[in-house]
This record gives sequence, structure tokens and C-alpha cells, in this order.
Amino acid sequence: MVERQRDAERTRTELLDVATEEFAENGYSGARVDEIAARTRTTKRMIYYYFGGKEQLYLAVLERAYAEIRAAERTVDVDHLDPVAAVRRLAEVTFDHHEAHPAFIKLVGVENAQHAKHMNHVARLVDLNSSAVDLLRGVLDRGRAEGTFRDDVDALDVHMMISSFCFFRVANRHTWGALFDRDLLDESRRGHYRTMLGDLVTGYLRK
Amino acid sequence: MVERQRDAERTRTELLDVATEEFAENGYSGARVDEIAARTRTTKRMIYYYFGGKEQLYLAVLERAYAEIRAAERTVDVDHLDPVAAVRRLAEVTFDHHEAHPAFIKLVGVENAQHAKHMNHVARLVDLNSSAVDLLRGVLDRGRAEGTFRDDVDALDVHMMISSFCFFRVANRHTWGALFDRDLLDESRRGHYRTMLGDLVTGYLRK
DNA sequence: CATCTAATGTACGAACTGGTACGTTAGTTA
DNA sequence: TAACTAACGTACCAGTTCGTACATTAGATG
Repeated sequence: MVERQRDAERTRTELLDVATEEFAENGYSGARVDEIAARTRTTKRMIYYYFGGKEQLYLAVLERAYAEIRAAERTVDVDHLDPVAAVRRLAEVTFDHHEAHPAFIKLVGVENAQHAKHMNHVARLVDLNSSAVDLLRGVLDRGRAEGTFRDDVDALDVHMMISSFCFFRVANRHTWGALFDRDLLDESRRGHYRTMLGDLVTGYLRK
Repeated sequence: MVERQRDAERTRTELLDVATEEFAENGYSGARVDEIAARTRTTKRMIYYYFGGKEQLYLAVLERAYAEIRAAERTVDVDHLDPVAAVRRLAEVTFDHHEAHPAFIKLVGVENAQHAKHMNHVARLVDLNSSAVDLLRGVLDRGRAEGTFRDDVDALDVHMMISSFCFFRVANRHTWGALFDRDLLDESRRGHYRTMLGDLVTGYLRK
């Protein structure tokens, strides 16, 4: 055995990284504690030392995944764009995020499969997410005041419209490949789908 | 022990019914063969007798679930409607189907989690599904010829647009309930979302 | 440099879980 | 009604998997 080096932070982070992949790929019950440990430079013992157990590790993974994606979203500056362009920009950012974070999408699926029972224990997640919708709500208000947007639309509905398109494309990639012989993530169609989403949303919003 | 009655068909069907729920609810690895058997009037032995094993049982479940939903779709008659109304009708049928078959939606998620590796062994599924898109393609052609629809739209893309909205609403119900305190399946919002989808799709298609 | 503790490694057990060997019986058929 | 087979039940095994008891050590602290 090579002489070990101690680095609590590194060990914790490494466990989280590997666990994220493992849980995303295999689901909660499908994920193997031994497998996670084997793919790190530490041992299974450390999962229990740092997190307490499989479930708490999963919780930590989930929290970090959401925190990362919402933090990135908040960096978007839409105030200098006109409402139509701003909505399109937000849709594009969501589109790009989903594509860049397949593990996150899978974790959302895993959590829904469990009726979001773990999520309820992480109050911080609610704040994180509602702030993302607030951004969109502001743009919609601006568009309404300006007269460009219809005034019967709800921000959360628009957020769902955008999310569903982006989510589906990543989440159902494999069944679509098998059933329709179409790779929804094929690079050559990326621009097409990105534009399509923008058209869809702005088309729906316009008076 | 009560005297047993023999009924091969009933036993098979009962196993499939229970297995559908079990796999949908717990995923492939999360599903328990013992649990499935316990919830039927027969024993675990019969799973191996009729299907061969856990994996083949899952395959049978998947195939039947897709067959059911596509069969229902084919009953829709759109030829007597004008293209716009026909598209709206197709969207509504898909919407209703997704809502009425949550187990099916979950199975799609489960299968994607496994990179659709089982689906590839069921050639029949491909035919089933492509025929559903053919129906839509016909309507789009008609609308184009008529001059109502734009002529740069692909039927598969429209199908995805519709599916993603319907799928998301059911699949991500729980995380949305937790994060945004909104029950996407709440009965009071059902009509709203159904209309919204129709508006969205027809709005996108119109010239 | 002696001491102490956070951090780490090893070995193992108890429960679970998919699968099977083997025996039994309901209902059909000659 | 005797013989036969599809249908079914019981008991058990072997591998897996989460979790833990216990031993060890790197590096900080005084």
C-alpha cells in the first residue's frame, strides 16, 4: 500500500463527485456503496465517516447538484435586453445547462422516482429555485407593461414550458434513439432545437 | 392453504399487472421479485415458470405498456378535422394518455435510466411508435398543402414538443411540488394546461 | 519529541435477494 | 379410472451489499 496522504476536503469532494455519477447512473437503490468507494482514492469507511450512510450521501449529492445549477443561472444578466430577447436568452441558458449537466437531469429523475421525499428535508433548495423563477417573472412583468406580452401568463408556467423541452431532450434521449432512430443530442441538430425552443416560448408570449 | 385453482392466463396477467407497478415505482434494480410475487395470488416460482427471470419479466412489462398506449392512440380519427383542430386533438389525446398512465411514464424513465438497452431487443416497439408519428405527419402535410402551416417543420419535432410537455408534467410532479409548491397534476389546473399545450403547438405551426 | 486526535484502512457479519432443486396436484385425455 | 403433464408450492442456497467493530497512522499541538 502506498503511503496515504490526508486531505479531508479532497476525500469529501471526491466521494461527492463519484457518488453523483453513481447515483445518476444507477438510481438510489441501484447505486452501490462499494462501487463508489472503489472509484475513489479512499475506502468505503469514509462514506460512513463523512456522511453517515448511503442515504445521507445521496442527500448531499442532491443538494450540491441543485446549488451548482442555480448558482450558474443567477449569473445571467437580462436587464439590458428587451423582454423578448431576455426570455429567449433565459430559455437558451436553461437549454445549455441541461445539455451540459446530464447527471443533474438524471438526479432529478431519481428524486422524482422517490416522490421527492429527500428533497423535502433540504429547505435551502426551495429558496435556490424560486429565485430563478423570480428572474423570469421580472422579465414577464416588463414585457406586459411594455405591451409586447399577453397578460394572462404565469411565470411558473413559462418556466415549466422551457424546462419540459430541455429536460425531455436529455432525459429521453435513449428511448428516442431506439424508437425513432433520432439522437436528440446530436450536435448537428443542437442549434435547430435551441432556436425552436426560443420560437416556441416567445411565440406563445406575444400578444 | 386454500385449495388452489389453476388459471394460467390469470396468473400471467396478474404477474404482469403487479410487476408493472413494482418496476414503475422502484426502478429495475429497486423492484423486488419477492415483493411482486407476494402481491399476487401465486408464488415467486411462477415468475420463473412463465417469464424466465426478473429481466424477462421487465421486458414483458415494457412491451405490454407501450403496446397499450399506442393502440389507444391509433383509435383517434383526425381526418374529419381541419389541420389546426386535428393537431390540437392529437396533442390533447397525448395529454390525456400521459395523465391516465403514470406507470407508463415512469417505465419510460426507468428504461432511459438503463440507456434503453432492453428496448432494443423488442423490434415490435419501433413499428408501434413510428405509426403514431405517421398520423401526425399526415396532418402536417395537409396543413402545409392548405397553406395554414409553415413548411419547415418536422413531424418528429412536433411530436417531441407535445411529448415533452405532457411527460414533464407527470414525471416531475414531485420535485415541482416540493420546490415550487405547485402540484402540476392538480385537477383545477388541468384544463389550463391542456389549452396551453394546444395554443403552444398550433401557435408554433401557424404561418 | 511526546501526545493526541482527526482521518484512514481492514476484516467481517447480518440481512437481503435472485434464482433453483425438488416435490405436489389439478385437470385433461385415452 | 389410470396415466400424464401443465401448473403450482416449499425450502433452500449462493452471492451480494450495507453497515460496523476494531486497529492504525499522519500530522497538528504544546
